Amino acid sequence: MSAAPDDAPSAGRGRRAARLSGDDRELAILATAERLLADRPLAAISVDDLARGAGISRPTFYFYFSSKDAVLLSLLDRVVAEADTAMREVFGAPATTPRDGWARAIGTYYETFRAHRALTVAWARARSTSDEVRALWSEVFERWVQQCATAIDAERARGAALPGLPSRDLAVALTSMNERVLYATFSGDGPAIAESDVVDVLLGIWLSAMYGAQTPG
Amino acid sequence: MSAAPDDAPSAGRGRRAARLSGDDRELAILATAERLLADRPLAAISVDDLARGAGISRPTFYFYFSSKDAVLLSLLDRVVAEADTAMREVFGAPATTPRDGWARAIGTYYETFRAHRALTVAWARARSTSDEVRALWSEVFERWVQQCATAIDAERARGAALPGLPSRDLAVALTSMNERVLYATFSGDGPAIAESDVVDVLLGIWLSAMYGAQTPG
DNA sequence: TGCGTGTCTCGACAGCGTGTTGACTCTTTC
DNA sequence: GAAAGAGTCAACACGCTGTCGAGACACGCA
Repeated sequence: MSAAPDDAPSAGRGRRAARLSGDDRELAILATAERLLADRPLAAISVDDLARGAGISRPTFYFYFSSKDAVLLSLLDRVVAEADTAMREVFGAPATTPRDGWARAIGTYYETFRAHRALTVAWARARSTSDEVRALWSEVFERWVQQCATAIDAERARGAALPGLPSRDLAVALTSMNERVLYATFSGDGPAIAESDVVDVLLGIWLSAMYGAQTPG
Repeated sequence: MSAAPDDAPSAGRGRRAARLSGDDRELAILATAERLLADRPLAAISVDDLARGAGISRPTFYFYFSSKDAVLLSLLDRVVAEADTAMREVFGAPATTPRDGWARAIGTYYETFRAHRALTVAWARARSTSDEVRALWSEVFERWVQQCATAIDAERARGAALPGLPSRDLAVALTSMNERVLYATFSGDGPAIAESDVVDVLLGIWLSAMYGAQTPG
């Protein structure tokens, strides 16, 4: 729990407080990172940029975070939590039709990433650089694959989805597709699908892969 | 046995016909890069490693390549040419059945990457780092997407494939899926599909997305 | 009031990596 | 045998990361 150090109500500018609290500095670093990430890749942002942006010196930065990647990781932890909650909700609530249920799932996935596109792109790129980012992503990805595979099994058990490929393999492939396609759409590098169409396209492929048709009964 | 050097000084780009020893060094750098890439990522290989591996000093390296990325790019140019040729062959030859045709296309894609897995993984990772790698990849990807979209249109025109999503969007999504899934399978990070199953899984999804069933008539 | 103690801060340093410069050595060619 | 130019490297300039040690500041406590 954090004690509330509210002795410094923001009174506009002016250097009243000789010293900001630790929490404020940490938040300032995080905010600076998100701001800077909006227009250049993490690789082009130095620890010094982050520190100066937060009004501190480079060594002081290291008091709060062990590295540049740690900042990204911290930023991402929140998004992951958000996405997880949203996904659990989707898979928990019953859907009126299979199409509707999957549409909501893919739509949620899309919206979550879209709401943090700079972060999403930075994240995807940092995966090649940082083992920690890679590990965190794998974890999240694995959870989604499992939820997905479980849902496919359920649909097959009730006779709606066709048998065929192992549900886990199907889930891995389809989730991978979503990840890659959304990255392309958000980052804008390479051939991509328009933002307005991407959910429909993904949904169509998911449905035909599971039900053999794009409009299951 | 090197071919006769081009005596006609035509307006060619790149390095002029150089001395044999120069060519040897260039090849040595390339070979060193491929060897080192087999057991550590490009980011963990310095220009000095490359130079020493090729028996030259670091400044001399810069006589041959403008950067580390340029070496990767050079290595990759060959693989791209190889893959392009293989793909053109596949799309050029008539298939006995749709399933067979697509199976050959995906299989070729798989084999090409598999034959150069270290390079493939390095490439995928370098995409986040180097604009040039990113640009080259986009180009290749775009070509594949176009071939694919053309093939889908042809299948629809003859009444075999179902109408539905725009063929280009479908092609982008499916090709993206292949890329991401194969990367996961080859790199081994994150949830992946076993090498022995990956072509079947991808094929199944492609077929149902295009024909509405995994065994089109 | 004075004195820990823990939090916070930064100047200075060590280290590693990149890319460049200028001088030097070998070959080839006329 | 001298000019041209390909090939080579020690030494440098620079930028970035991460660390260390010496403080500055706030706070509870005697």
